Amino acid sequence: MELKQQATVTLAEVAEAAGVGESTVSRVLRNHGSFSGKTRERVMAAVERLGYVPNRIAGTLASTGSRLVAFVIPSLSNIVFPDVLRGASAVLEENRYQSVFSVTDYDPGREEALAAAMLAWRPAAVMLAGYEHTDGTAKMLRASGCRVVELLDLDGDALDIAVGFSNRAAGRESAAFLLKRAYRRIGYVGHDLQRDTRAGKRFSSFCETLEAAGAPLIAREILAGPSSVENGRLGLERLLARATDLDAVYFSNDDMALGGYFHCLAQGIAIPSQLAIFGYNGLDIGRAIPQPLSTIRTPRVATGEIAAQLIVANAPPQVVDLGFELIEGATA
Amino acid sequence: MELKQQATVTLAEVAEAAGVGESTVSRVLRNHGSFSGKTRERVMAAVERLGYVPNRIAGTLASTGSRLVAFVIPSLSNIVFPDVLRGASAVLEENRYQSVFSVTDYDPGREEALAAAMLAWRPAAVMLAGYEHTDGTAKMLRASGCRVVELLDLDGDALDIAVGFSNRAAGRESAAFLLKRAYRRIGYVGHDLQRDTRAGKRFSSFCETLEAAGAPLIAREILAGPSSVENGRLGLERLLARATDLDAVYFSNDDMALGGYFHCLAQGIAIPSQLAIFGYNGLDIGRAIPQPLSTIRTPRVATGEIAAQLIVANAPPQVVDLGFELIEGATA
DNA sequence: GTGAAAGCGCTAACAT
DNA sequence: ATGTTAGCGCTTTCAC
Repeated sequence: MELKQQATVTLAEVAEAAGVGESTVSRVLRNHGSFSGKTRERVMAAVERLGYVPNRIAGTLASTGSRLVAFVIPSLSNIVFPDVLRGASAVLEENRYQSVFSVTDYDPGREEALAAAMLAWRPAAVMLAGYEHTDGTAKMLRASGCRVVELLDLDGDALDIAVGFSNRAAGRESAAFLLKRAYRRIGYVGHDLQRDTRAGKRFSSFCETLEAAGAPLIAREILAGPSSVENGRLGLERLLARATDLDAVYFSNDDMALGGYFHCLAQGIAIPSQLAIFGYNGLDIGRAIPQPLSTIRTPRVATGEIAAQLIVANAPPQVVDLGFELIEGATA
Repeated sequence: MELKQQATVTLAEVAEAAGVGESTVSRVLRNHGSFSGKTRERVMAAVERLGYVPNRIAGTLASTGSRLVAFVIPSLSNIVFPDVLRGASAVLEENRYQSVFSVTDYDPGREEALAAAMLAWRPAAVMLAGYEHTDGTAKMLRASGCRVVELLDLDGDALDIAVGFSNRAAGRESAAFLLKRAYRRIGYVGHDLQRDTRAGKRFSSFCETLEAAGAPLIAREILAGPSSVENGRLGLERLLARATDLDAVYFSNDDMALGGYFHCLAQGIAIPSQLAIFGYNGLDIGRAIPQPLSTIRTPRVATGEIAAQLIVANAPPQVVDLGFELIEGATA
């Protein structure tokens, strides 16, 4: 260990040490413009010797565009969002972009405040979940001049770019599948739908599809709070206490469905003969349980990847429907 | 929708519109220094009217310290890290800090490159997992003058602040528990230990403890790639094919252990009478399966929270041991 | 209580 | 190929 901290080295010091001008150092470091091989070596040597770390704050202020992408996500507990971040950050890091994030906890007011805070960093793009924003958020985003990507939902009007799939279609196909399998007495176990609007959309189109087929939803159990395995278990327990003659249950997602599955396992309820279970998300764990979970696999990582690629490429406004895949599984 | 984009409003324009000086606007906006109530109103009105969003890039450059915290994490697939981020970001957002992150994929070389990139934003702190950094990373971090927090591991020397618990102790206690329960023919199923050094530490102290008790590990199955439920299932299947007389298996974490549990369920192997299973992490799902998983619950969210609190409070260098909790469960 | 002016550390013309 | 010089949009003395 050598030099002391705090006294951060600046580009000017590197220039002085290398015996060249500041702009030359800048050119060499960004590998942009022209300079001789010798100059390059002297600059790099000075950088190395002084332990220079460029200041991106200054760099960004002086130039345009910020190689910073802001994510405003509802939650980190729901695996969906880490998955999206994972896909996006892989692509972004490859392209030397950086990711800032903040968590709204499904609160539109918080989303607005956090989006404003993110905008203050003048990101190249802000990515947020779905279409349900306050007027303030939408207005701010539009006025910011930075790219906006709405993720994981296509049922609405895009501000700029949207990448994901239709939650309504997912709900519809789930219902159609259960109907096709001849289930007619269907129930639902879900988590807080006011907050998770995408789950709400799935649920409402699920119900519509059942009604249109003359087999309306028999009973529902909505639990307060976020989705979890334990809430799924509890939800099914409560639902079955009220509605004893169900033949299938649709869950708001796989976490909840797994809870339901475990409840049946523990109670000796035969799946799917006595009760069918259908989830949403296509988590890996659903494939590893003794009977693979019937569910819809969503392109979470791909959503992040595509969104990032579009931003890196500065693509025009567009809606990208990645679709989803219905997994027949063995529980329905 | 009103004005056009791109022409971003600056503080100078707000000052002009409000008929005051720039520094006055700055004072009002940061609520710092003195100004009259009237001035305040006029400034706020102008801000509102013009839709001004302060530029933090410029603000940070002009002032000192950056209310930015950088996370350099190995993965987003392993729930551990989203959990840490969740705890930290809740505290940080409350204190108007922002979070940048990047994912190393367990590669120390990448960690160095990404840490350098993060440092370029002059964050208030950089938080990274564990102690295993390259010399270059350590040197850079030390020279940067910014706070460093090492998370989730206490078996080593801290650069500045460390928050977490001892993985060696976790491995030791897991072994002690199995021995106390009179299991003597113990096997191990794990994922890539070269990369996940914390899992490696647990494993080695687990083995040492077994040996010291005269019941050395009988067999192990290490799978390439990250931990997953499916790999746990596969790992146990392979392990049992080679070692038929095991009475307990230790897994590198709960994901893997759940896979093992499901394998037993599917194969009709009685748990724990025929085979005991022990995990690590204390995931919620482990409590929802028919037999609660025996495991060690780690303070992941709390690790993030405490780390963030220490940074917000600008606490002195220290090591915070949050410990962990052994869950007896029903699988061992 | 308020304004003027000097930077913060870079980048991007524009010279040379 | 390289140096000089204006900013980028703020914060922060320091006068008034």
